[in-house]
Amino acid sequence: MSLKHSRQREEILNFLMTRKDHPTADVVYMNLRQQFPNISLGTVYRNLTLLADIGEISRIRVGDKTDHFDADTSLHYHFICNECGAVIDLEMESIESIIQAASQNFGGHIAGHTTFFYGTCEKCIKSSKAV
Amino acid sequence: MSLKHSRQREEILNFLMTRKDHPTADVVYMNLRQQFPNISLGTVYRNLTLLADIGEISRIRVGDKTDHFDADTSLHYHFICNECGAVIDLEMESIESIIQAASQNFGGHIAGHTTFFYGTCEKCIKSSKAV
DNA sequence: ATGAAATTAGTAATCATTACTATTATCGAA
DNA sequence: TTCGATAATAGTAATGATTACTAATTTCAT
Repeated sequence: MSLKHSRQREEILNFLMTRKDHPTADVVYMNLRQQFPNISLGTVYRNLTLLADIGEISRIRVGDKTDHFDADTSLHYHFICNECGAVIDLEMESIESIIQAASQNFGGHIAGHTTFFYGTCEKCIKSSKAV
Repeated sequence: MSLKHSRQREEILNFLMTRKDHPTADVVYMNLRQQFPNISLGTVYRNLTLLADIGEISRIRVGDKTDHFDADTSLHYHFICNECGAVIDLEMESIESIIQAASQNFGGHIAGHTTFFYGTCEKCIKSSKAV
């Protein structure tokens, strides 16, 4: 089961790299259809899963029932706007020390954590003030 | 739309309070059927959602595609075992200061965060060593 | 150029959850 | 206590994201 090149996969990755807004599979699908009118949603899902499995992209689960994908696999954290649903990168210091805090009184092994922040994004704060 | 008492809702809450393992709606449903053979899964979902909305229980999303529920609404954090899927309470200090860290360079308003830890639980470590 | 293996498009199936609807239960007021 | 407005229920259908299946196509080492 060695990897074989596929134009679809290449373009899915390319598309993801142009976006900073962590699109969902459906958004990827909608956009890829411009280049591949017959592309299947299953192909999009399969490749996103594959790319995430080999570490080329990361899968972001923010509790909104649908997975988001990010071509930036470096360590960073996300913010989700409760108003508009946007998923935004946060520029902040590392909080990886919380893993030590969690390991303190725990008999198992903690491999990692999932953390995301939520609230109201700058854009939504401004537009609500404008009303 | 004021609340009216319902025996089903009462027992759903009672059941949740007896469990420390954060059951899913389906587990609640399976167990409630012993008392209410005709209880509907929709009734379980509706009441879990209602109880969570009024703050009597909390909904836990740990990225495993299905929501878990917890009658303990006090501040605490969870660990998810990658092997057996168990959702376990962690006894650890508060990490709420990460909200300040996240707010530092951010123009929006951060209302809270969702954090959970994952890895291998004590039980699964032991049983893998036994093999 | 060739053929095994990977990939695809298209579609069906799955799974958690929500929506709908007719019936039943609750509870304050008469 | 009875009545009636309304909340809640059981049962079932619908939804939405995702995965599974399959026959046809593409890739790529030989």
